[in-house]
Amino acid sequence: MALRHAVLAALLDGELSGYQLAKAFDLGVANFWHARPQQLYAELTRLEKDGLIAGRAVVQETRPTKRLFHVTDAGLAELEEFTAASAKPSFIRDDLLVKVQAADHVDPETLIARLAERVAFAQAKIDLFGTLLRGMRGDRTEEEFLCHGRRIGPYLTCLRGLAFEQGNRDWCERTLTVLRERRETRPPKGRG
Amino acid sequence: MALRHAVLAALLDGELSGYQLAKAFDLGVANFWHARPQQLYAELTRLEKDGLIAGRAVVQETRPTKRLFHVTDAGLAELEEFTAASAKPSFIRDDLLVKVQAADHVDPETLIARLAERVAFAQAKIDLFGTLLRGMRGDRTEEEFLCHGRRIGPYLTCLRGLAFEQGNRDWCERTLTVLRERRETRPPKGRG
DNA sequence: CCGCTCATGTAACAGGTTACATGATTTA
DNA sequence: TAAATCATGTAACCTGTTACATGAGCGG
Repeated sequence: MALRHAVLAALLDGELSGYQLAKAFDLGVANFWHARPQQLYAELTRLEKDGLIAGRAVVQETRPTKRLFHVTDAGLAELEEFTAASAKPSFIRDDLLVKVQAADHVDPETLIARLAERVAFAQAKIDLFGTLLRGMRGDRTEEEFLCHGRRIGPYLTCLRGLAFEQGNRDWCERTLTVLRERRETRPPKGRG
Repeated sequence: MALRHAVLAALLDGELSGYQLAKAFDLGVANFWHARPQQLYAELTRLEKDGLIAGRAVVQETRPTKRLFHVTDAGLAELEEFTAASAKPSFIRDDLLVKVQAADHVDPETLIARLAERVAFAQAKIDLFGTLLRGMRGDRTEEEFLCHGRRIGPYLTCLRGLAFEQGNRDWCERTLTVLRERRETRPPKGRG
């Protein structure tokens, strides 16, 4: 049950409502985990029941009342225990790679379209992560911030998210180049 | 249902038994998807029932009889259709990143141990992928192979797997450096 | 004789996705 | 008046993991 710990880690940055948490986990910002709002609301309920987080209701004038959650001491202990256990290796699981694996048997033009889509998506995330990183470090240099900053966890995971998307973009562009060059060298079946 | 298509894509490289497929998907070699043997046996049964793959029994002398599967025309059509649909974006979902997100609240020494483990794992996969790539391209250069090779799909996905693990290793090493430098600058609570 | 490889599964459970539901306010 | 944002969930379904089961040969 790792979503549990992902939620705890996210709540370390300050009190959040389910809605705010859902936005952070859902909308591309998910730099260390990804989850749907429904999962998060369910997990928050369970975490509170188990005493790992505590919530307080905040009544608002124009908006519905929301509940802000924070991690309890028991929650911190749970995180510490989780960190002590060795992490499972993470594997790639990507629709696009399945499609490229079949590259020699499917229409290259279709594949080229899919790769171009992914390049655009990756670039958008790269820009987003860049903005987030700049926001976190303020006017300090990265080196300065990582050495002396107070809260570097989110910055470090954001760096991984950035590198991941750069890897996606670069690989897609390389693959696009290869497919386009082959298109010129070896024309599609039925015409050559 | 994407495992379905991952299995189809894997079977394009030639006839495989459930056992061989399981090894390819399970033992770290999984450069474009990952699945447990139990999942694969179940999926093969379903794929055959739906006519997307066909199997033939091969009786062996010393070993139990095995079934070798290949993709049918219907299977190829299914893959073509799958490729035409736009791929879902892939997200990071990694225990280790959750732990690093909580870096400012857990014991740095524990975290350092986890990161070192991951570096070793990533390096092992990097070496493995390097060997696989060399095996696929033979004595040709990568450029030569990608331009004129007959089956480049597996090579391209392997390149992505390689880059992913290099990204893991580099990020872990960067993070290790940061944590170790901070250890010297800001001693742990309770001693300083 | 012990453990590994080949070869294939079943059953129970945990985790994740999709669809649906509600209801107020603000913005175009 | 249509759509987006705030705010929270339920129910059904699909996917993935863990544990267990079987049985033969091969290497140390």
